[in-house]
Amino acid sequence: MPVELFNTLTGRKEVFRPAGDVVSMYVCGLTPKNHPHIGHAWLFVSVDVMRRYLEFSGYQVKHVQNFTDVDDKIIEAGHRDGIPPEEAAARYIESYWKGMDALNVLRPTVTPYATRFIPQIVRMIGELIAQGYAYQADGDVYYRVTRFPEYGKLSGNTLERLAAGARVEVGEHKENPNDFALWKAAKPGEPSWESPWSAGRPGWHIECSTMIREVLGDTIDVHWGGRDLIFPHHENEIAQSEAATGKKPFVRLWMHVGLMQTGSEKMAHSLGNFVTIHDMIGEFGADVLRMYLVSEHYRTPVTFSIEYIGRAKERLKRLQAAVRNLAFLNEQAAARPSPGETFATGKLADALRDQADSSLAAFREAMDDDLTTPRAIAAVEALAKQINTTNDEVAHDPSLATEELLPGLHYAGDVFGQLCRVLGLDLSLEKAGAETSGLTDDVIQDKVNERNAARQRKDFASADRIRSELAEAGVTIEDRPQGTIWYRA
RNA sequence: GGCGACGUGGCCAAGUGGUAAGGCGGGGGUCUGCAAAACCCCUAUGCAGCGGUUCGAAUCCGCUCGUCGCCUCCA
Repeated sequence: MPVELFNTLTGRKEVFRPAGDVVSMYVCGLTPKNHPHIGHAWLFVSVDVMRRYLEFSGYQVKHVQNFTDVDDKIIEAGHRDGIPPEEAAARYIESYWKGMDALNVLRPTVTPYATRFIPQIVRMIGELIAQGYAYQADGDVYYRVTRFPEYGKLSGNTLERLAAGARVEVGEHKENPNDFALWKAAKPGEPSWESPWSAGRPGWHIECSTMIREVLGDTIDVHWGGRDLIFPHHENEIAQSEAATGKKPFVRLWMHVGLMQTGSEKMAHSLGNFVTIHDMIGEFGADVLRMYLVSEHYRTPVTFSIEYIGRAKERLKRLQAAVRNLAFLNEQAAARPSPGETFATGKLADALRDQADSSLAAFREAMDDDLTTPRAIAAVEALAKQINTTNDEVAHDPSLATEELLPGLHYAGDVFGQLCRVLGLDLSLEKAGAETSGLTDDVIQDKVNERNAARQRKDFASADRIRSELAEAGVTIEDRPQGTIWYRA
Protein backbone atom coordinates (compact mmCIF):
# COMPACT_ATOMS: atom_id res chain seq x y z
CA MET A 1 0.00 0.00 0.00
CA PRO A 2 1.37 3.36 -0.99
CA VAL A 3 1.40 6.39 1.26
CA GLU A 4 -1.17 8.97 0.20
CA LEU A 5 -0.93 12.55 1.37
CA PHE A 6 -3.11 15.61 0.90
CA ASN A 7 -1.56 18.21 -1.37
CA THR A 8 -2.75 21.77 -0.81
CA LEU A 9 -1.76 22.67 -4.36
CA THR A 10 -4.13 20.17 -5.97
CA GLY A 11 -6.63 19.94 -3.15
CA ARG A 12 -6.60 16.17 -3.03
CA LYS A 13 -4.76 13.16 -1.69
CA GLU A 14 -1.96 11.95 -3.91
CA VAL A 15 0.29 8.93 -3.88
CA PHE A 16 3.57 9.97 -2.31
CA ARG A 17 6.37 9.70 -4.85
CA PRO A 18 9.56 11.49 -3.88
CA ALA A 19 11.88 12.33 -6.74
CA GLY A 20 14.97 10.64 -5.37
CA ASP A 21 16.21 8.18 -2.80
CA VAL A 22 16.19 10.77 -0.06
CA VAL A 23 13.00 12.71 0.62
CA SER A 24 13.74 16.44 0.63
CA MET A 25 11.49 18.16 3.13
CA TYR A 26 11.42 21.79 4.17
CA VAL A 27 9.46 23.12 7.11
CA CYS A 28 8.75 26.80 7.70
CA GLY A 29 10.14 27.10 11.18
CA LEU A 30 9.75 29.83 13.70
CA THR A 31 10.35 33.49 13.77
CA PRO A 32 11.74 33.43 17.31
CA LYS A 33 9.93 36.37 18.83
CA ASN A 34 8.36 34.74 21.87
CA HIS A 35 8.07 31.38 23.62
CA PRO A 36 6.51 28.84 21.27
CA HIS A 37 2.86 28.01 21.92
CA ILE A 38 0.73 24.90 21.54
CA GLY A 39 -0.14 25.81 17.97
CA HIS A 40 3.53 25.66 17.06
CA ALA A 41 3.83 22.31 18.80
CA TRP A 42 0.90 21.10 16.70
CA LEU A 43 2.84 21.80 13.52
CA PHE A 44 6.16 20.40 14.60
CA VAL A 45 4.69 17.27 16.15
CA SER A 46 2.71 16.67 12.96
CA VAL A 47 5.84 17.03 10.87
CA ASP A 48 7.66 14.74 13.26
CA VAL A 49 5.01 12.05 12.97
CA MET A 50 5.22 12.21 9.19
CA ARG A 51 8.97 11.99 9.24
CA ARG A 52 8.95 9.07 11.65
CA TYR A 53 6.35 7.27 9.58
CA LEU A 54 8.27 7.78 6.35
CA GLU A 55 11.40 6.47 8.01
CA PHE A 56 9.44 3.55 9.42
CA SER A 57 8.24 2.86 5.87
CA GLY A 58 11.78 2.71 4.56
CA TYR A 59 12.39 6.24 3.32
CA GLN A 60 15.32 8.42 4.21
CA VAL A 61 14.37 12.01 4.96
CA LYS A 62 16.45 15.15 4.73
CA HIS A 63 14.52 17.48 6.98
CA VAL A 64 15.44 21.14 6.72
CA GLN A 65 13.81 23.64 9.04
CA ASN A 66 14.78 27.26 9.31
CA PHE A 67 14.79 30.04 11.84
CA THR A 68 13.84 33.41 10.44
CA ASP A 69 16.00 35.21 12.95
CA VAL A 70 15.64 38.70 11.51
CA ASP A 71 12.22 40.31 11.35
CA ASP A 72 10.29 43.35 12.51
CA LYS A 73 8.71 41.31 15.29
CA ILE A 74 12.07 40.28 16.65
CA ILE A 75 13.15 43.88 16.75
CA GLU A 76 9.98 44.58 18.73
CA ALA A 77 10.67 41.61 21.00
CA GLY A 78 14.11 43.04 21.72
CA HIS A 79 12.55 46.35 22.75
CA ARG A 80 9.98 44.53 24.86
CA ASP A 81 12.57 42.40 26.63
CA GLY A 82 15.12 45.20 26.86
CA ILE A 83 17.82 43.30 24.97
CA PRO A 84 19.29 43.46 21.47
CA PRO A 85 17.26 41.67 18.80
CA GLU A 86 19.94 38.99 18.30
CA GLU A 87 19.74 38.12 21.97
CA ALA A 88 15.96 37.96 21.86
CA ALA A 89 16.16 35.59 18.89
CA ALA A 90 18.70 33.40 20.68
CA ARG A 91 16.54 33.31 23.80
CA TYR A 92 13.46 32.07 21.96
CA ILE A 93 15.39 29.64 19.80
CA GLU A 94 16.68 28.09 23.00
CA SER A 95 13.13 27.94 24.34
CA TYR A 96 12.04 26.26 21.13
CA TRP A 97 14.66 23.50 21.33
CA LYS A 98 13.87 22.86 24.95
CA GLY A 99 10.19 22.36 24.18
CA MET A 100 10.80 20.20 21.13
CA ASP A 101 13.31 17.95 22.87
CA ALA A 102 10.84 17.41 25.68
CA LEU A 103 8.11 16.58 23.18
CA ASN A 104 10.40 13.98 21.62
CA VAL A 105 10.49 15.81 18.28
CA LEU A 106 13.44 14.68 16.21
CA ARG A 107 15.84 17.50 15.38
CA PRO A 108 15.94 18.57 11.73
CA THR A 109 18.80 17.33 9.59
CA VAL A 110 19.79 20.92 8.83
CA THR A 111 18.69 24.14 10.54
CA PRO A 112 19.54 27.20 8.45
CA TYR A 113 19.33 30.68 9.96
CA ALA A 114 18.20 33.53 7.72
CA THR A 115 20.98 35.81 8.97
CA ARG A 116 23.62 33.35 7.77
CA PHE A 117 22.33 33.41 4.20
CA ILE A 118 22.33 37.15 3.54
CA PRO A 119 24.83 37.04 0.63
CA GLN A 120 22.84 34.29 -1.06
CA ILE A 121 19.60 36.19 -0.46
CA VAL A 122 21.11 39.33 -1.97
CA ARG A 123 22.29 37.34 -4.97
CA MET A 124 18.83 35.81 -5.52
CA ILE A 125 17.16 39.22 -5.32
CA GLY A 126 19.69 40.45 -7.86
CA GLU A 127 18.70 37.66 -10.22
CA LEU A 128 15.03 38.50 -9.86
CA ILE A 129 15.73 42.14 -10.68
CA ALA A 130 17.86 41.16 -13.67
CA GLN A 131 15.04 39.00 -15.01
CA GLY A 132 12.46 41.69 -14.55
CA TYR A 133 10.64 39.97 -11.71
CA ALA A 134 11.59 42.64 -9.22
CA TYR A 135 12.27 46.34 -9.07
CA GLN A 136 13.92 48.68 -6.66
CA ALA A 137 12.33 51.75 -5.24
CA ASP A 138 14.07 54.10 -2.89
CA GLY A 139 16.29 51.45 -1.26
CA ASP A 140 13.53 48.83 -1.10
CA VAL A 141 13.11 46.01 -3.58
CA TYR A 142 9.69 44.63 -4.51
CA TYR A 143 8.53 41.55 -6.35
CA ARG A 144 6.45 42.35 -9.43
CA VAL A 145 3.53 39.91 -9.13
CA THR A 146 2.14 40.81 -12.56
CA ARG A 147 5.24 39.26 -14.13
CA PHE A 148 4.32 35.83 -12.68
CA PRO A 149 1.15 34.63 -14.45
CA GLU A 150 0.55 31.77 -12.05
CA TYR A 151 0.52 33.98 -8.99
CA GLY A 152 -2.21 32.67 -6.69
CA LYS A 153 -2.16 29.06 -7.78
CA LEU A 154 -1.55 27.67 -4.30
CA SER A 155 -4.28 29.60 -2.52
CA GLY A 156 -6.79 29.40 -5.36
CA ASN A 157 -6.62 33.08 -6.08
CA THR A 158 -5.88 35.20 -9.11
CA LEU A 159 -4.60 38.74 -9.17
CA GLU A 160 -8.02 39.97 -10.27
CA ARG A 161 -9.74 38.27 -7.35
CA LEU A 162 -7.11 39.51 -4.94
CA ALA A 163 -7.62 43.00 -6.26
CA ALA A 164 -11.34 42.62 -5.66
CA GLY A 165 -10.64 42.10 -2.00
CA ALA A 166 -8.81 45.41 -1.94
CA ARG A 167 -7.76 45.13 1.66
CA VAL A 168 -4.10 45.38 0.73
CA GLU A 169 -2.84 48.92 0.93
CA VAL A 170 -0.80 50.28 -1.89
CA GLY A 171 2.64 51.09 -0.55
CA GLU A 172 4.08 54.37 -1.67
CA HIS A 173 6.56 52.67 -3.93
CA LYS A 174 4.64 49.62 -5.08
CA GLU A 175 3.49 49.26 -8.65
CA ASN A 176 0.75 46.84 -7.60
CA PRO A 177 -0.88 46.41 -4.21
CA ASN A 178 0.09 42.72 -4.17
CA ASP A 179 3.76 43.34 -4.82
CA PHE A 180 5.75 42.35 -1.77
CA ALA A 181 9.10 43.35 -0.31
CA LEU A 182 12.22 41.36 -1.09
CA TRP A 183 14.50 43.87 0.59
CA LYS A 184 13.71 46.57 3.08
CA ALA A 185 15.97 49.55 3.70
CA ALA A 186 16.82 49.84 7.39
CA LYS A 187 15.59 52.64 9.58
CA PRO A 188 18.13 54.10 12.01
CA GLY A 189 19.01 51.68 14.80
CA GLU A 190 17.72 48.58 13.03
CA PRO A 191 19.92 45.62 12.16
CA SER A 192 21.14 45.86 8.59
CA TRP A 193 23.39 44.36 5.95
CA GLU A 194 24.96 45.97 2.92
CA SER A 195 23.40 45.38 -0.46
CA PRO A 196 23.47 47.02 -3.89
CA TRP A 197 20.19 48.78 -3.04
CA SER A 198 20.59 49.92 0.54
CA ALA A 199 21.75 48.91 3.97
CA GLY A 200 18.79 46.86 5.01
CA ARG A 201 17.35 43.42 5.63
CA PRO A 202 15.49 40.76 3.67
CA GLY A 203 11.73 40.82 3.33
CA TRP A 204 9.81 38.05 5.01
CA HIS A 205 9.46 35.53 2.19
CA ILE A 206 12.74 35.54 0.32
CA GLU A 207 14.80 33.83 3.03
CA CYS A 208 12.86 30.58 2.67
CA SER A 209 13.23 30.55 -1.10
CA THR A 210 16.96 31.13 -0.79
CA MET A 211 17.62 28.62 1.97
CA ILE A 212 15.64 25.92 0.21
CA ARG A 213 17.59 26.49 -2.97
CA GLU A 214 20.92 26.53 -1.17
CA VAL A 215 20.35 23.58 1.14
CA LEU A 216 17.98 21.31 -0.80
CA GLY A 217 17.92 22.44 -4.43
CA ASP A 218 15.57 23.95 -6.98
CA THR A 219 12.79 21.39 -6.60
CA ILE A 220 11.89 19.68 -3.34
CA ASP A 221 9.53 16.87 -2.39
CA VAL A 222 7.67 18.28 0.59
CA HIS A 223 7.07 21.70 2.09
CA TRP A 224 5.26 22.09 5.42
CA GLY A 225 3.75 24.99 7.25
CA GLY A 226 0.68 26.23 9.08
CA ARG A 227 -2.46 26.92 7.06
CA ASP A 228 -2.05 30.59 7.75
CA LEU A 229 1.10 30.60 5.64
CA ILE A 230 -0.58 29.51 2.43
CA PHE A 231 -1.17 33.11 1.52
CA PRO A 232 0.85 35.14 1.13
CA HIS A 233 3.99 33.43 2.42
CA HIS A 234 3.99 30.20 0.47
CA GLU A 235 2.39 31.82 -2.56
CA ASN A 236 5.26 34.26 -2.59
CA GLU A 237 7.87 31.56 -2.15
CA ILE A 238 6.54 29.87 -5.28
CA ALA A 239 6.62 33.14 -7.21
CA GLN A 240 10.19 33.87 -6.13
CA SER A 241 11.64 30.41 -6.57
CA GLU A 242 10.00 29.41 -9.82
CA ALA A 243 10.90 32.79 -11.32
CA ALA A 244 14.51 32.75 -10.15
CA THR A 245 15.36 29.12 -10.96
CA GLY A 246 13.07 28.72 -13.96
CA LYS A 247 12.27 25.25 -12.63
CA LYS A 248 8.79 23.98 -11.93
CA PRO A 249 7.48 22.79 -9.68
CA PHE A 250 9.33 24.40 -6.82
CA VAL A 251 7.55 22.04 -4.41
CA ARG A 252 5.93 18.75 -5.36
CA LEU A 253 3.81 18.35 -2.24
CA TRP A 254 2.50 21.20 -0.09
CA MET A 255 1.33 20.17 3.36
CA HIS A 256 -0.38 22.41 5.90
CA VAL A 257 -1.55 21.81 9.44
CA GLY A 258 -4.86 23.11 10.70
CA LEU A 259 -4.63 25.99 13.11
CA MET A 260 -4.96 25.58 16.85
CA GLN A 261 -8.04 27.39 18.08
CA THR A 262 -8.55 29.02 21.45
CA GLY A 263 -12.25 29.25 22.08
CA SER A 264 -13.49 30.25 18.67
CA GLU A 265 -10.43 31.99 17.29
CA LYS A 266 -6.97 31.01 16.16
CA MET A 267 -4.25 30.84 18.78
CA ALA A 268 -1.59 33.43 18.02
CA HIS A 269 1.02 35.50 19.75
CA SER A 270 -0.49 38.58 18.16
CA LEU A 271 -3.93 37.82 19.62
CA GLY A 272 -2.51 37.24 23.09
CA ASN A 273 -4.58 34.07 23.51
CA PHE A 274 -1.74 31.59 23.47
CA VAL A 275 -0.71 28.87 25.88
CA THR A 276 2.97 28.04 25.83
CA ILE A 277 4.40 24.59 25.30
CA HIS A 278 6.48 25.07 28.42
CA ASP A 279 3.43 25.72 30.61
CA MET A 280 1.55 22.67 29.39
CA ILE A 281 4.55 20.38 29.77
CA GLY A 282 4.94 21.71 33.29
CA GLU A 283 1.34 20.94 34.10
CA PHE A 284 0.77 17.63 32.31
CA GLY A 285 4.12 16.27 31.19
CA ALA A 286 5.41 16.06 27.64
CA ASP A 287 4.03 12.60 26.86
CA VAL A 288 0.49 13.66 27.68
CA LEU A 289 0.81 16.76 25.54
CA ARG A 290 2.18 14.71 22.68
CA MET A 291 -0.62 12.17 23.06
CA TYR A 292 -3.13 15.00 22.88
CA LEU A 293 -1.62 16.46 19.73
CA VAL A 294 -1.24 13.11 17.99
CA SER A 295 -4.81 12.10 18.75
CA GLU A 296 -6.08 14.77 16.35
CA HIS A 297 -5.71 14.62 12.58
CA TYR A 298 -3.14 17.14 11.42
CA ARG A 299 -5.37 18.99 8.98
CA THR A 300 -8.17 19.59 11.47
CA PRO A 301 -8.38 22.93 13.21
CA VAL A 302 -8.24 21.68 16.78
CA THR A 303 -9.70 23.56 19.67
CA PHE A 304 -7.36 23.87 22.58
CA SER A 305 -8.77 22.98 25.96
CA ILE A 306 -7.28 21.84 29.23
CA GLU A 307 -10.15 19.34 29.43
CA TYR A 308 -9.00 17.63 26.24
CA ILE A 309 -5.47 17.31 27.52
CA GLY A 310 -6.90 15.66 30.61
CA ARG A 311 -8.51 13.09 28.34
CA ALA A 312 -5.22 12.39 26.62
CA LYS A 313 -3.77 11.76 30.04
CA GLU A 314 -6.45 9.15 30.79
CA ARG A 315 -5.87 7.54 27.42
CA LEU A 316 -2.15 7.34 27.88
CA LYS A 317 -2.61 5.35 31.09
CA ARG A 318 -3.65 2.24 29.20
CA LEU A 319 -0.50 2.40 27.07
CA GLN A 320 1.67 2.93 30.11
CA ALA A 321 -0.01 0.00 31.82
CA ALA A 322 0.83 -2.15 28.80
CA VAL A 323 4.51 -1.24 29.13
CA ARG A 324 4.52 -2.23 32.80
CA ASN A 325 2.58 -5.40 32.08
CA LEU A 326 4.97 -6.42 29.35
CA ALA A 327 7.91 -6.08 31.69
CA PHE A 328 6.07 -7.94 34.42
CA LEU A 329 4.88 -10.76 32.16
CA ASN A 330 8.30 -11.21 30.61
CA GLU A 331 9.80 -11.54 34.04
CA GLN A 332 7.17 -14.01 35.18
CA ALA A 333 7.30 -16.09 32.03
CA ALA A 334 11.08 -16.24 31.89
CA ALA A 335 11.21 -17.53 35.44
CA ARG A 336 9.05 -20.56 34.78
CA PRO A 337 10.15 -23.27 32.35
CA SER A 338 7.40 -24.61 30.19
CA PRO A 339 6.06 -27.98 31.30
CA GLY A 340 5.60 -28.80 27.63
CA GLU A 341 3.11 -27.31 25.25
CA THR A 342 -0.04 -26.28 27.02
CA PHE A 343 -3.22 -25.33 25.30
CA ALA A 344 -4.07 -22.32 27.47
CA THR A 345 -0.66 -20.67 27.32
CA GLY A 346 -0.37 -21.35 23.61
CA LYS A 347 -3.69 -19.66 23.08
CA LEU A 348 -2.54 -16.59 25.00
CA ALA A 349 0.63 -16.37 22.94
CA ASP A 350 -1.33 -16.73 19.71
CA ALA A 351 -3.78 -14.02 20.72
CA LEU A 352 -0.87 -11.65 21.31
CA ARG A 353 0.63 -12.41 17.93
CA ASP A 354 -2.69 -12.10 16.12
CA GLN A 355 -3.49 -8.77 17.70
CA ALA A 356 0.01 -7.48 16.97
CA ASP A 357 -0.41 -8.41 13.32
CA SER A 358 -3.82 -6.84 12.94
CA SER A 359 -2.81 -3.71 14.86
CA LEU A 360 0.23 -3.31 12.66
CA ALA A 361 -1.87 -3.66 9.52
CA ALA A 362 -4.53 -1.25 10.77
CA PHE A 363 -1.88 1.22 11.85
CA ARG A 364 -0.26 1.19 8.43
CA GLU A 365 -3.56 1.55 6.66
CA ALA A 366 -4.48 4.56 8.78
CA MET A 367 -1.10 6.22 8.37
CA ASP A 368 -0.93 5.52 4.65
CA ASP A 369 -4.22 7.40 4.35
CA ASP A 370 -2.87 10.91 4.91
CA LEU A 371 -1.46 10.19 8.35
CA THR A 372 -4.77 9.54 10.08
CA THR A 373 -3.30 9.35 13.55
CA PRO A 374 -6.65 9.14 15.38
CA ARG A 375 -7.26 5.78 13.71
CA ALA A 376 -3.63 4.74 14.14
CA ILE A 377 -3.89 5.30 17.88
CA ALA A 378 -6.96 3.10 18.06
CA ALA A 379 -4.83 0.30 16.58
CA VAL A 380 -2.14 0.84 19.20
CA GLU A 381 -4.75 0.88 21.95
CA ALA A 382 -6.18 -2.42 20.74
CA LEU A 383 -2.75 -4.00 21.08
CA ALA A 384 -2.26 -2.48 24.52
CA LYS A 385 -5.60 -3.92 25.51
CA GLN A 386 -4.55 -7.40 24.39
CA ILE A 387 -1.36 -7.13 26.41
CA ASN A 388 -3.34 -5.99 29.44
CA THR A 389 -5.84 -8.78 28.95
CA THR A 390 -2.99 -11.26 28.95
CA ASN A 391 -1.87 -9.77 32.22
CA ASP A 392 -5.34 -10.25 33.65
CA GLU A 393 -5.41 -13.88 32.57
CA VAL A 394 -2.09 -14.44 34.27
CA ALA A 395 -3.35 -12.67 37.37
CA HIS A 396 -6.19 -15.17 37.55
CA ASP A 397 -3.94 -18.11 36.84
CA PRO A 398 -0.22 -17.43 37.45
CA SER A 399 0.70 -20.83 36.05
CA LEU A 400 -0.12 -19.56 32.57
CA ALA A 401 3.05 -17.46 32.52
CA THR A 402 5.67 -19.90 31.31
CA GLU A 403 8.51 -19.73 28.81
CA GLU A 404 6.00 -20.79 26.20
CA LEU A 405 4.47 -17.33 26.44
CA LEU A 406 7.74 -15.54 25.70
CA PRO A 407 7.69 -15.56 21.89
CA GLY A 408 4.21 -14.03 21.85
CA LEU A 409 5.21 -11.45 24.43
CA HIS A 410 8.33 -10.50 22.53
CA TYR A 411 6.50 -10.18 19.24
CA ALA A 412 3.68 -8.08 20.68
CA GLY A 413 6.13 -5.98 22.66
CA ASP A 414 8.25 -5.37 19.61
CA VAL A 415 5.31 -4.24 17.48
CA PHE A 416 3.89 -2.16 20.30
CA GLY A 417 7.24 -0.43 20.75
CA GLN A 418 7.61 0.28 17.05
CA LEU A 419 4.15 1.82 16.74
CA CYS A 420 4.62 3.99 19.80
CA ARG A 421 7.94 5.18 18.42
CA VAL A 422 6.33 6.21 15.13
CA LEU A 423 3.88 8.33 17.11
CA GLY A 424 6.77 9.62 19.18
CA LEU A 425 5.27 8.39 22.43
CA ASP A 426 8.10 7.64 24.79
CA LEU A 427 6.69 5.26 27.36
CA SER A 428 9.93 3.80 28.62
CA LEU A 429 9.97 2.78 32.25
CA GLU A 430 13.38 4.32 32.88
CA LYS A 431 12.10 7.73 31.90
CA ALA A 432 9.02 7.45 34.03
CA GLY A 433 11.29 6.73 36.94
CA ALA A 434 13.71 9.52 36.20
CA GLU A 435 11.00 12.14 36.15
CA THR A 436 9.93 11.88 39.73
CA SER A 437 10.73 12.82 43.19
CA GLY A 438 12.66 12.28 46.35
CA LEU A 439 12.54 8.65 47.34
CA THR A 440 15.13 6.17 46.14
CA ASP A 441 14.15 2.75 44.86
CA ASP A 442 15.46 1.10 48.02
CA VAL A 443 13.46 3.34 50.32
CA ILE A 444 10.32 2.69 48.29
CA GLN A 445 10.88 -1.06 48.30
CA ASP A 446 11.35 -0.97 52.09
CA LYS A 447 8.06 0.83 52.50
CA VAL A 448 6.29 -1.60 50.19
CA ASN A 449 7.67 -4.50 52.23
CA GLU A 450 6.61 -2.80 55.42
CA ARG A 451 3.10 -2.36 54.05
CA ASN A 452 2.86 -5.97 53.00
CA ALA A 453 3.94 -7.04 56.46
CA ALA A 454 1.14 -4.90 57.87
CA ARG A 455 -1.31 -6.49 55.45
CA GLN A 456 -0.15 -9.92 56.57
CA ARG A 457 -1.05 -9.16 60.15
CA LYS A 458 -4.28 -7.50 58.98
CA ASP A 459 -3.16 -4.11 60.18
CA PHE A 460 -4.90 -2.38 57.30
CA ALA A 461 -4.77 1.04 58.90
CA SER A 462 -0.96 1.01 58.76
CA ALA A 463 -0.96 -0.53 55.31
CA ASP A 464 -3.26 2.17 53.98
CA ARG A 465 -1.23 4.89 55.66
CA ILE A 466 1.94 3.72 53.93
CA ARG A 467 0.11 3.48 50.63
CA SER A 468 -1.13 7.04 50.81
CA GLU A 469 2.31 8.30 51.88
CA LEU A 470 3.78 6.71 48.80
CA ALA A 471 0.99 8.08 46.67
CA GLU A 472 1.82 11.57 47.84
CA ALA A 473 5.41 11.02 46.80
CA GLY A 474 4.15 10.06 43.35
CA VAL A 475 4.50 6.32 43.79
CA THR A 476 1.60 4.07 42.82
CA ILE A 477 1.13 0.57 44.17
CA GLU A 478 -0.48 -2.39 42.46
CA ASP A 479 -1.20 -5.55 44.42
CA ARG A 480 -0.98 -8.59 42.21
CA PRO A 481 -1.35 -12.26 43.06
CA GLN A 482 2.37 -12.71 42.43
CA GLY A 483 3.26 -9.80 44.69
CA THR A 484 3.10 -6.04 44.87
CA ILE A 485 4.61 -3.90 42.15
CA TRP A 486 5.10 -0.16 42.33
CA TYR A 487 5.89 2.59 39.90
CA ARG A 488 6.29 6.32 39.77
CA ALA A 489 3.53 8.15 37.97
C1' G B 1 -16.68 41.11 -1.44
C1' G B 2 -13.06 36.93 -3.07
C1' C B 3 -10.68 32.09 -1.77
C1' G B 4 -10.86 27.76 1.40
C1' A B 5 -12.10 24.30 5.46
C1' C B 6 -15.95 22.28 8.24
C1' G B 7 -20.89 20.79 10.85
C1' U B 8 -21.20 12.59 13.25
C1' G B 9 -23.81 10.22 20.43
C1' G B 10 -23.04 14.26 26.84
C1' C B 11 -17.93 15.53 24.91
C1' C B 12 -13.50 14.39 21.53
C1' A B 13 -13.03 11.69 17.02
C1' A B 14 -12.69 7.83 12.64
C1' G B 15 -15.61 6.69 8.55
C1' U B 16 -15.91 9.36 0.34
C1' G B 17 -21.91 4.47 -2.01
C1' G B 18 -23.64 -1.07 1.25
C1' U B 19 -26.03 -0.16 6.30
C1' A B 20 -22.15 4.21 12.34
C1' A B 21 -14.02 2.46 14.52
C1' G B 22 -11.81 4.21 18.83
C1' G B 23 -11.45 7.36 23.18
C1' C B 24 -13.23 10.41 27.45
C1' G B 25 -17.41 10.63 30.56
C1' G B 26 -21.58 7.72 32.61
C1' G B 27 -23.92 2.85 34.31
C1' G B 28 -23.13 -2.41 35.66
C1' G B 29 -19.54 -6.39 36.68
C1' U B 30 -14.57 -9.29 37.58
C1' C B 31 -10.32 -8.76 40.75
C1' U B 32 -8.98 -6.66 45.91
C1' G B 33 -8.94 -6.66 53.14
C1' C B 34 -10.45 -1.95 50.95
C1' A B 35 -8.54 0.64 46.98
C1' A B 36 -5.94 1.83 42.55
C1' A B 37 -4.80 -0.07 37.86
C1' A B 38 -6.37 -3.42 34.38
C1' C B 39 -10.08 -6.34 32.05
C1' C B 40 -15.46 -7.56 30.58
C1' C B 41 -20.62 -5.79 29.39
C1' C B 42 -24.04 -1.56 28.37
C1' U B 43 -24.29 3.69 26.60
C1' A B 44 -26.25 7.12 18.18
C1' U B 45 -32.61 3.36 13.84
C1' G B 46 -28.87 7.99 13.28
C1' C B 47 -24.50 11.48 10.99
C1' A B 48 -26.92 20.51 10.89
C1' G B 49 -31.78 21.14 7.86
C1' C B 50 -34.56 20.50 3.24
C1' G B 51 -34.75 18.48 -1.56
C1' G B 52 -32.44 15.28 -5.48
C1' U B 53 -29.49 10.99 -7.83
C1' U B 54 -29.34 5.57 -6.57
C1' C B 55 -31.70 -0.99 -5.42
C1' G B 56 -29.04 1.43 -1.43
C1' A B 57 -25.99 7.85 1.11
C1' A B 58 -23.08 10.22 7.00
C1' U B 59 -20.64 9.37 2.34
C1' C B 60 -22.53 12.04 -4.58
C1' C B 61 -25.46 16.76 -6.39
C1' G B 62 -28.34 21.36 -5.22
C1' C B 63 -30.20 24.85 -1.80
C1' U B 64 -30.62 26.72 3.31
C1' C B 65 -28.68 27.50 8.23
C1' G B 66 -24.36 27.68 11.28
C1' U B 67 -18.91 27.68 12.68
C1' C B 68 -13.86 28.73 11.52
C1' G B 69 -9.49 30.25 8.63
C1' C B 70 -6.96 33.25 4.79
C1' C B 71 -7.17 37.84 1.86
C1' U B 72 -2.66 42.44 7.14
C1' C B 73 2.04 40.01 11.15
C1' C B 74 1.06 34.88 12.05
C1' A B 75 2.87 27.65 12.54
